[in-house]
Amino acid sequence: MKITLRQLLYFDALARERHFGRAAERVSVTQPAMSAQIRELEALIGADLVDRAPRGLALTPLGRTVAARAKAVLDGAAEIEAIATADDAPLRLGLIPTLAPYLVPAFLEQAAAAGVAVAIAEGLTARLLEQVRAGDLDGAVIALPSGDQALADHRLFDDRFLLALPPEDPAGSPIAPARPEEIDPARLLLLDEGHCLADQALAACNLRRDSVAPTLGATSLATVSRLVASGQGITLIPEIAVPVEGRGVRLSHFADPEPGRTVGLVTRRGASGSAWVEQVSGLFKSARSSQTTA
Amino acid sequence: MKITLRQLLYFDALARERHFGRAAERVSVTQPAMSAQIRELEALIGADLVDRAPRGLALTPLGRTVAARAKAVLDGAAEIEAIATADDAPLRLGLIPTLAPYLVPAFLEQAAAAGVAVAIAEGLTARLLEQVRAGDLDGAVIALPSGDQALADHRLFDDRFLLALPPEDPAGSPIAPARPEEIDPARLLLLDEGHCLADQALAACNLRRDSVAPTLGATSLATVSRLVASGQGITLIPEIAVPVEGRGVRLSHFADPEPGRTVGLVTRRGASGSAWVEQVSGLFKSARSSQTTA
DNA sequence: CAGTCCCATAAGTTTTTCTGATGAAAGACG
DNA sequence: CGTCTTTCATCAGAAAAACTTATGGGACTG
Repeated sequence: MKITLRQLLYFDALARERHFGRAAERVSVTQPAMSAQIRELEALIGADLVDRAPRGLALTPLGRTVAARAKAVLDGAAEIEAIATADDAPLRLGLIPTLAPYLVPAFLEQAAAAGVAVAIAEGLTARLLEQVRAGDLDGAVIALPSGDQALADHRLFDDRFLLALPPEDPAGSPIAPARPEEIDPARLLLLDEGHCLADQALAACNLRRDSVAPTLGATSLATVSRLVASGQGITLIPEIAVPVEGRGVRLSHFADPEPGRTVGLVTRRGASGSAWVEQVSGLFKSARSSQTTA
Repeated sequence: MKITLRQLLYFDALARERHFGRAAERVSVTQPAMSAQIRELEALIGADLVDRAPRGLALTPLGRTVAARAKAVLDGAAEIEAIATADDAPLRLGLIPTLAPYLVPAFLEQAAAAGVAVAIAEGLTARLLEQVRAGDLDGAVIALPSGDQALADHRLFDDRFLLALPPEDPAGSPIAPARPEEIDPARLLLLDEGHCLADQALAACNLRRDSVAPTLGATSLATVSRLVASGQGITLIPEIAVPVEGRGVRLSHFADPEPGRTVGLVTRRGASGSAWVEQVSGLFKSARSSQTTA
C-alpha cells in the first residue's frame, strides 16, 4: 500500500475545513469517502493526524506538519499538471568543435532575443550523436549527413572550405583559385582523428589520412590556423571560421565546385514535428548570417 | 481526472530506465500497466513526455522538466510517509499574561534541554481556550478550572497570592498576616477586565469589581507592581511573580487558608493520552521549581 | 525472410474508491 | 430527561481504476 495524492488532497481539504462533511463537499465526494481516505492516510503514516472530538475537530501536532507538507506536494503536482504550456526547460544542444566557437556567440544572442533557453555542449560528432540518440541532448549541429537512421537531419547552411596559406608562402602557393586535389599532402595540416572536418578535407583533396604528415595533435582550428600563420604548412579552413581564425593567414578560394560541408541540426526523429526544431534552425541560420555580415 | 502519484512514480522509473519493460519491472508491474499510466499522464498534461522510437526511447524536453518535478513531488510524498517517527513540529502553547513572563524563560530552558520544540503565545484565558478548541494551540497554561467541557485540565501547581504593599505604608498596613477580606477596596489595584487574576483577587477578597476604584488600564503585573511600589495602592501578587515583580514592594502572606490559584495545562480532550501532555506538564513543573529556588 | 526487441492494444480480473443507507456518540433543546 | 441534531464511523453494493495475460505490429538483426 502506498500513499496517494488523493489522500493528501482530501487531508488538505480537511485541514482547511476542520470538518469531514464540509471537507468532503470541498472535494466533491461524500463524507464516507473522505473518512475512508483520511483513515487510510493515518494508517499509512501510522499515527493519528486528526483529533476527532464531537464538538469541532482539530489536527494533531503531527497532523499539522503533514498538512503543511501535503500542501507542498499538492502544489508540486499542480505545477506538473499546468506545465504543458509554460515549458522553460533549456533545450540542450551540442555543436562540433569546428563550429561551436564561430556559431555559438551569435546563436546565443539570437536565442536570448527570441526568449529561447538553451544549454550548449561541445563534442565530436560521434559523441554528440550518441547523446542525441539517448536523449541527453535535444539536438546537435554537425556536418551532414549524420548517417544515423534513428535521427533526423535538418539542413541549416553550406559552409565552403577555403585554402589557408602562410602570409608569405614562397613555394607553390597558388595565387589564383586552386583545385583541392593539387594540394601537397606533405604540407597539409589537419585536426585530430574524430574531427569530421579533417575527414572532409581529406575527401575533398582525394587523400587518405596516412598519406598526410601526422601532426602532433591539433584539437582546435585555432591551433591549426596559428601553425599555418607561422609557416608550418597549409590547411583547409571553413568559411565560418574565417572571421576568427583568418587573421595572419592568406586565404584562397578553390575553383568551382568549391569543396565544403553542409551544416545541419540533427535531432531524434520524434522531434521532427516539434516547433522548437524549426525555431532553433532559424536561430542558427540567423546566427550564421550575422557572422558572415559582421 | 486528476494526476496521481502512481503516474509520477512510473514516469520517474521510465525516465531512469528509458525502457518501458525495465521501468515496469522496477516498479513491479507489467509493461502494459506502465504504458497505460504513462499514456494517462501524457493525456493529463496534454503533451508528449516520451519520444517513442523503435531503437531506444528518450524524454522530450518537456518530459525532462516533468521528470525533475515528479521526482521532487515523490520525494515530498516519501517524506510524509516517513514522518511518523521524526516529528519536530513545535508544540504551540499559550500562557496567560500573569504567568507567561515568570514561567516562560525557565520553561524554554527546560524544553530546550529536553529537546522539545515549542512555540509560545500569550493571551487572555478566553482567547487561549478558543484557540485550543480550534486546534490553533496545542495547549494553554491558565488558572484552572477552564470550565470547558471539550477541554481537559491538567493541574500543574498551586500559586498563592501575596499582599503587595508600598515599602513604607503609613496607613493601615498589616505587619502580620492579614485576611484578604480586610483589604481596603479603595486602595486595591487590579488588572484590566479579562485577566483572570483580577477576578480571582476580587473573589478572594469577597469583592465585586464595581466596588474597586477603577484603574486607568493596567495590562501587566509589572505596571501594577510599579504603582504599588510608588505608593499608589496595594494589590495581590501571585507568588510566581515575586522574584520579578516583588522588588520595591513590601510583601505579606495572608493568614491560612491563603488565597491562590491553581495553574494548569489545558488541552483538547483528545490530547490527554498523548505523551507530550505529560512531558510538557513535567517541564512546566520543573520551570516553576527552578523559579522558586532561584 | 525469420527472429527478436519493444511498445501498443485488447479482454477479463482484481483492487480501489465511491455512494447511499445506517449506526453511534455527544451536545442542544424543549 | 427524552428527543433532536450534529458529526463522524461503518457497511454493502456499485462504479471506476489499475492490473495481468495474451496478442499485434513496426523496426531492426542476422
